[in-house]
Amino acid sequence: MPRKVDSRERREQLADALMRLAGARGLDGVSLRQVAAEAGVSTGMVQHYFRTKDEMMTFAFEMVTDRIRTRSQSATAPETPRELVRGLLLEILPLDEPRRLENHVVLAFLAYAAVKPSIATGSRKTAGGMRTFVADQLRAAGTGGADAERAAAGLLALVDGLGLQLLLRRCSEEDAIATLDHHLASLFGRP
Amino acid sequence: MPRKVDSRERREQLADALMRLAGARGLDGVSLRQVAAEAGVSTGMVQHYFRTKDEMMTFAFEMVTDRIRTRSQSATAPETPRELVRGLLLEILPLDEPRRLENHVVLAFLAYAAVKPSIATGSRKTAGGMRTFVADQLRAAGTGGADAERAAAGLLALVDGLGLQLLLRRCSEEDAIATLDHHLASLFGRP
DNA sequence: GACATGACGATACAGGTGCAATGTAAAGTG
DNA sequence: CACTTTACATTGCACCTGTATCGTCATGTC
Repeated sequence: MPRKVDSRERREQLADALMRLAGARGLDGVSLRQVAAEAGVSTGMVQHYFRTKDEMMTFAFEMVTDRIRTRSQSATAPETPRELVRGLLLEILPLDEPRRLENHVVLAFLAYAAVKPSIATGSRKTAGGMRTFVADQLRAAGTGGADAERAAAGLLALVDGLGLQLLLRRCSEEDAIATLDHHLASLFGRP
Repeated sequence: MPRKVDSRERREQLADALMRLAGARGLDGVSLRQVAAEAGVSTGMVQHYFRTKDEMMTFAFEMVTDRIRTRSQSATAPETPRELVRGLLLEILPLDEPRRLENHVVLAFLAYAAVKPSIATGSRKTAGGMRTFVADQLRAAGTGGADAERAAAGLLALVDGLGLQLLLRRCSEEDAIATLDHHLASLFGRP
């Protein structure tokens, strides 16, 4: 065996370069050579770690969704169900520049995934998990009742929509938070 | 002056070919030659009507948003504000194949627009108009109160999110409608 | 030390890309 | 009639794309 390299880490730093490109020029600007140049390595190295471009894309997408998911979960301070859900959702929304970039990349991948559904199977599972979690919290708060699943789906759809509006600069960060809180108030009652 | 051609119509049929491609293979599959082939014309003709690819993309995007807008507006039968808003939103959601294709293209363009904001200015105006319209209907129904604008923004964000879920096949058409009706019930009360 | 294997770098290739240049036919105007 | 303008078609060019291939170290095992 020759010298051992942490291939996972190498792949992640290549995927990071990919994200920077996608954030700046969109997924069209992502090519093997561009990624290699952005990462400061040769195209051969990129090929070594990703045998095909699709493999690279899939890995980068899963990395981004993983990061968002773990970050959302780590933000769970021991609070009321309401604050817990609110914290989770606020973590998802692109309210600052790094998260803007992340969601930006996610959006590009979603458009990609709408054509190549195989790439989105992982994120589908993540989304399902989040919905049941939110539904559980709603039930724990004694709200939503039998329609907790429905209410959770609506809440998450609202957040997705707000994220879109934010990315397209159709509303300000404050507007998005206010709209979210308005909806939360209709679910949980006044704070 | 030589023979006159309805250039608007020609451009629209080229943009139609573009939409078919984008729906089938995504925006990456859209090139001048591909559009020409799909429309059954020469690449020179495409170049004649769109001096640059960006011009073609922008036109196609505006055409799609225009269609969605006019279709939504034309679906206004004289009913209650609630049914009026519901009809409008149901017209926006990708609930059948042609609308799936439309929203599919819109999604691709939104990802494109997040990088090139100039392309999204038109759609921003459309979105603003829809929000004030929905807010007016909420006020007419005597609901929402002082937060009619907030409630309208939330409702439209929810629909955007539901549209995304539908495109990614994360929920069924029935689920989306049920979630929408659930939210409408919380706004207007029981039907 | 022999040698297999992993980690790259360099290069080549076939094909696609946007765009520019050029040509040509037709229809209008004077 | 001449002449201009539009509406295309054809061709070519420089560039970029994903991928395959070959070469070269370096590092491990035996």
